[in-house]
Amino acid sequence: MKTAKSVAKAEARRGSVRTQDPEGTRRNILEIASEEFALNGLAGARVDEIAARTRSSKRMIYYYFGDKEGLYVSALENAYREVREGEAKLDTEGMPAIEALRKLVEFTFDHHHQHEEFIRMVMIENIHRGEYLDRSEGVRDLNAAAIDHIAAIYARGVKEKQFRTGLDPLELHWQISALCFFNVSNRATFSKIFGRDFGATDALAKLRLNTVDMVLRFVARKDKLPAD
Amino acid sequence: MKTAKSVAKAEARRGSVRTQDPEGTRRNILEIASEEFALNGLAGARVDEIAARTRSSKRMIYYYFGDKEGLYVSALENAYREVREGEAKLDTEGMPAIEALRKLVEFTFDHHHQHEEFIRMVMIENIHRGEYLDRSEGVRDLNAAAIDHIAAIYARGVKEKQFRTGLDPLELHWQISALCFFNVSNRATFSKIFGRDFGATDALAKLRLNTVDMVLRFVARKDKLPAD
Amino acid sequence: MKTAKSVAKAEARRGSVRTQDPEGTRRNILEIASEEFALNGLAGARVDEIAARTRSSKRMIYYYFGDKEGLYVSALENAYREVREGEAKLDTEGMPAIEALRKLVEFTFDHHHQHEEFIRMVMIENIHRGEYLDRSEGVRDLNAAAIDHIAAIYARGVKEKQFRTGLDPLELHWQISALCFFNVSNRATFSKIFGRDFGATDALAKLRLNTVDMVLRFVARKDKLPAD
Amino acid sequence: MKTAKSVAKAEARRGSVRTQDPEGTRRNILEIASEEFALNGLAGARVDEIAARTRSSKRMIYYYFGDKEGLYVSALENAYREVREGEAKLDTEGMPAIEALRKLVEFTFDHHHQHEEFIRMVMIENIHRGEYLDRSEGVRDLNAAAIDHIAAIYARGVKEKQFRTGLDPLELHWQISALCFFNVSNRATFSKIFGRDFGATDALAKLRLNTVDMVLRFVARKDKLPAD
DNA sequence: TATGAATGAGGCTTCATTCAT
DNA sequence: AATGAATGAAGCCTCATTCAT
Repeated sequence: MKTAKSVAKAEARRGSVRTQDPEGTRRNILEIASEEFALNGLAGARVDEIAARTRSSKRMIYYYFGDKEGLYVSALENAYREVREGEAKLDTEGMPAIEALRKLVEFTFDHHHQHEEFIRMVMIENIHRGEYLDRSEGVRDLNAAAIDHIAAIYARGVKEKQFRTGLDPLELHWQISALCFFNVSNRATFSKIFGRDFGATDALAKLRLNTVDMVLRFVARKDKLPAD
Repeated sequence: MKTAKSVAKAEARRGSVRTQDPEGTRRNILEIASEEFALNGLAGARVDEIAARTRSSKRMIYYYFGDKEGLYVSALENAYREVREGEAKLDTEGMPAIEALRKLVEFTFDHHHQHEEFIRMVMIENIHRGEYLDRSEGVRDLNAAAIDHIAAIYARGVKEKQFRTGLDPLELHWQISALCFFNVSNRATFSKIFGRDFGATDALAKLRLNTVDMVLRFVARKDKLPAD
Repeated sequence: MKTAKSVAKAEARRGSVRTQDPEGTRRNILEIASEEFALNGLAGARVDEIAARTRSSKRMIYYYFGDKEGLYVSALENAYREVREGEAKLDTEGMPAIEALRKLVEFTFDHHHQHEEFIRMVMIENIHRGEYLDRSEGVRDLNAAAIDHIAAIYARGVKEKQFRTGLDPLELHWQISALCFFNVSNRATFSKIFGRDFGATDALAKLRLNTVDMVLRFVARKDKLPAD
Repeated sequence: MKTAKSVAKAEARRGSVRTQDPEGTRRNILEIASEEFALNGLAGARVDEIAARTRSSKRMIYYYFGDKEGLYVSALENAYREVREGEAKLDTEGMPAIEALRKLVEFTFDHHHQHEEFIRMVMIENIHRGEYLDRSEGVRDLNAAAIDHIAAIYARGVKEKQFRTGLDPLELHWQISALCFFNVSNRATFSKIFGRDFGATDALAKLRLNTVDMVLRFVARKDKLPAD
């Protein structure tokens, strides 16, 4: 029986968080775990450390997620979901294609820059050759929308005679991703080796301009290009 | 007396290596370790596993490299050195700037594709925020040559009136790197999520063309661009 | 349901201890560890050996004590605590000062002789220059009582005109300690080198008399000394 | 053939010490080893560390001393020998017995204070219950002289009617040792626990006086004692 | 639903010592 | 007389996981 008394006692035990809140407990574990995995990788993260930072206990991790790998898969899904939800907010409908593409690239650039944790999860998962993505249902179709989006913009641009024909939306998406991802993923080694930190404000702004420029120049019809 | 027989006996004991061969022992350990770290990361690699695949013993790892991290740093240095040595073989002197740049991008694209192990080491090191690169002397100036190379090509292109003015060689290098690196680094997740494997022969060839194209279009003066 | 049978089975598995008994587990480890450290020193003691003699496992040592040094610090504290508790039982109130002092010296002499394990721990800690004592809170004030005790006796002796004035209780304590400690600490080398074992019953008894005598003669007023 | 050239080359290799100097090599190893054992104990000392600080190599340690324990035994013998040689320089012949005894105690007190390394070796050997002393021939009779010395003084004091009769020279030696040894051996723990460092100049001087006083009062005939 | 106690396997590292030259 | 390379055994510690309550 869950009396008011027993609940109060439980609360007194730790912080000011309701016990007996399954969904809250689960979310709390997942958030901490996401941080730890992004920080340290799958092998590098410590179940003990995750549990310690959690409002509940190690036992709960196993209760909810089965084992460490299960927790990692959930954290991975979570990362993709959060980012996808963010991306869904971008709306370019009604814009001229060039503006829409510019906005898309800028958004991607900024979004990746702001979500380093996500970038790191993707890197980590690639180190594992995507084997945990395989175990996850649903992550796959999360990103179909992204392709639809860029495909629509591209089609519009072609129709508007702004864009060259014959390009592949998926490849376009790939190129934009590459340019926007790399800056976050390889910031550490690149800045150490070449002595310029493309994450610093000024360098970042300049890079952002050139990234947009590169994509637009690649897509644009020659006659639509600005004079040099 | 070192008879042919005694040597043979010694070799028979383990692999086919002289028992006293410091440089050989060191190299052998380093090679195995490089593989294991690239495969599993710093935390994921196992000293025991490395030792087992080695011609010598776990003890020798510590004899030559101090500890696991020391071994990792050496493997990291080794990866950069090997790649740098490969890159040094590229010669574009005397070519027209456009051809030189094209060749440089193609080379980078192919080179990264062929050296997945190196790409993985760089990813892993970025996961560690480059902290082990900090401990390594000499890696930093390894890559200065790369910048010199592209700077020379770009200057030539400007002089030949093929390239736009005002671009930054380091940023150019960055963009080429991004486009060529991403394809290897993110192949696993990208292919799983979007259902196309850019490492497969056909897709790769097409991507290669577009990668070169993207860089050239970005750099080229408008009047030098091909008709759409 | 906790039947008598299931309990018996659990106990049968290892030693005769309940499986979940934190305090018991901790104590058991500490007792074994104290023996091993006293026997072999910090560097000489083996965690494996301690664990093997324990009712639980090596893992639990780290669970409760962090590491080998943490265990050593606890063993050290434990040694001091046990001895202090023994000393607290000595009661000299109401006795004439001379008798009180005699009893105190005798008690210290006997007590040290009976607690060789403690003596060894103190020796070992001195070999380590007391660095682990530094890490331990609470050990310091354990022994304040000892000084209070002897200070009280000395003050009484002076008031009774039995003792000389101008002596320092802490120094007195120091001298008594020296005389009583050395016999246990240096018994091995002394007996081997000089051929007499002051730990043997007869020699010990004689030494005890002379130790008391030495202290009393040092403290006593000349007119209170016995004739030669 | 040992040409001047080859010797020069050898010297160039390390420091400015003659190679091919067996006795020098042996002494050098022994000195370093003595320091390390006194510092860290038998189990705590590291053969590698000793070798590294040596002018020669690890192999030489085994060449000259057999194994680590052999080296330790030699270091122990060495410690006793050095101290004995120092003590032999004390000359009290011709002095009045009281002065002779005072000088002996003062000398012992100072000598122990100045030879902490020796004290530590003795402590360490006692931790090992003197088992290595057993293996050492010759250490035993080293200290016979010390007993002879104090026995002579005591006999003289009795003859001069300064000292009480019936005392045992060996016990006397034991008591002096205890008082002088403890101050060095237990300095660390004692000062940490009681807050006074008897190794500090002022406290040391006062303790020295009282140590002498304690011995003299113990030995002296009542009628020879000073007034309180 | 939740917890602190407990675990075995395996991780990294260090030791004293010996080998080949 | 001397060395750097090599070794196996054993050291300490940490991991993900499960048990008893």
